[in-house]
Amino acid sequence: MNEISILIVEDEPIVAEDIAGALRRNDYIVSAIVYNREDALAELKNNLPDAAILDINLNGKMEGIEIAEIIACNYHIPFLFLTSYSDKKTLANAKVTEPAGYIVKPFTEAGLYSSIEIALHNFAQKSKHNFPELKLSTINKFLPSPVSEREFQLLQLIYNGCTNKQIAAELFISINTVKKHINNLYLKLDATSHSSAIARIRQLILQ
Amino acid sequence: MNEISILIVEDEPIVAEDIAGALRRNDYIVSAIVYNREDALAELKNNLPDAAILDINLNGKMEGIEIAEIIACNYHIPFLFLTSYSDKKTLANAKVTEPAGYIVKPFTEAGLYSSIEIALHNFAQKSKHNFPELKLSTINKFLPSPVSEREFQLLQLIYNGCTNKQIAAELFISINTVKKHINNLYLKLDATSHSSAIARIRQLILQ
DNA sequence: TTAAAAATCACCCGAAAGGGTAAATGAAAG
DNA sequence: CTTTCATTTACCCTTTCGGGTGATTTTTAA
Repeated sequence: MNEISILIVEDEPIVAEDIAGALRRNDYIVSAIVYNREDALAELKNNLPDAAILDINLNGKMEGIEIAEIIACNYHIPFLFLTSYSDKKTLANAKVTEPAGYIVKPFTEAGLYSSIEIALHNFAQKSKHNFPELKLSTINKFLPSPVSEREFQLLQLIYNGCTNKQIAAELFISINTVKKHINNLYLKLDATSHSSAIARIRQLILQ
Repeated sequence: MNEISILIVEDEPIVAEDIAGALRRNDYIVSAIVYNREDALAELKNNLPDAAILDINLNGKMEGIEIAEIIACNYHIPFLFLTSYSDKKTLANAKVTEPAGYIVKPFTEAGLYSSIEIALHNFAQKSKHNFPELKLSTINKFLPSPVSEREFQLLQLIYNGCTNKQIAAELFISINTVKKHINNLYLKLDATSHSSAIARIRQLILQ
């Protein structure tokens, strides 16, 4: 049911198998277990998993962080660092890659599971914080002349890339009316085009 | 130097003066001290402060939360709740108004100061998480055919509401070249206009 | 060195959008 | 009851944009 595949990058086979077992018992699919950087990169390229668990310390080097950077730049999947509590120095370097979560050694199966669940959830939610829905009340906080509800309807359609003709069809009004409303919007927003209206909204909210 | 004005809404004069003194010693301006809901609303209307400190419990009622809701809907300023640790029931109601921070009674001057500084900082940063800057690497993660760096330059200008003519002037190229690049962008983004390209980017990143 | 890819510019055409004025309707508020 | 105000539509005209083809130059990679 779950069908979520996870790549394990861990140089200690015992720990790797420990994680793999725990994952399988919780309905995850272990897409692969690899022991070094090269194999990890090959696996990402040829068989991209839904998530990755990276031991920071691989064979005495901080290769885990390098892999994280590559994932962050090239793939859109969450990754968790596997680290020990004492390892505070490297943690600072790990943080900047913005991992979806951490698994702290020694870990329990319940702890591992909840770490992954939280990480997956956070990663899924993360992008939704960006590009928020438009809210009339928020927009009007920044405008001297408030946008009416009807105008806001039009604005939302503009925001979603509709043409004037599409807006007219969507709202069952003539294209002339659409133009009129949009013209009023432009006056209030100090805009001159669909795209500049969108940019203006962003600019207003970010101030 | 600071020049940040803060409204205090607190029904106990001793506590209010306590806060006011601490604020002034840390270079804040106390815009007013009010003891009830009505005076708070009047103050917001006539002399909007840069931030507000709201005691949740005013004269035995939860008027602080009502004031918070009004601020959240009508003004673009951060507010902090003044509450006691034991007051866990009302805290649930307070949370939904998304305050910039909390000040827990009894408080120290250092604690008050850091609470406010953190709250102001968070509030200032908050909107910047919304509508993030476009990143070529992020966009290309979602596209079958990657956008070139030059095309990305054009895309950023579209994103900021520029017309083709403005883009041409900005990049010192002819409007014909602008059109050519944008046409290629449309093919890659599956878009048909400036605004639909912007919407498509948002849609891609939010998936 | 040569081939492929990216960037540049031109021209044409039809569709879409922007700017302005004028006016009818209907609902809400005084 | 009248006076706003939002919504609706029409018509005009100009500018801009989208779509297509073709060609030159520059850069990159093989």
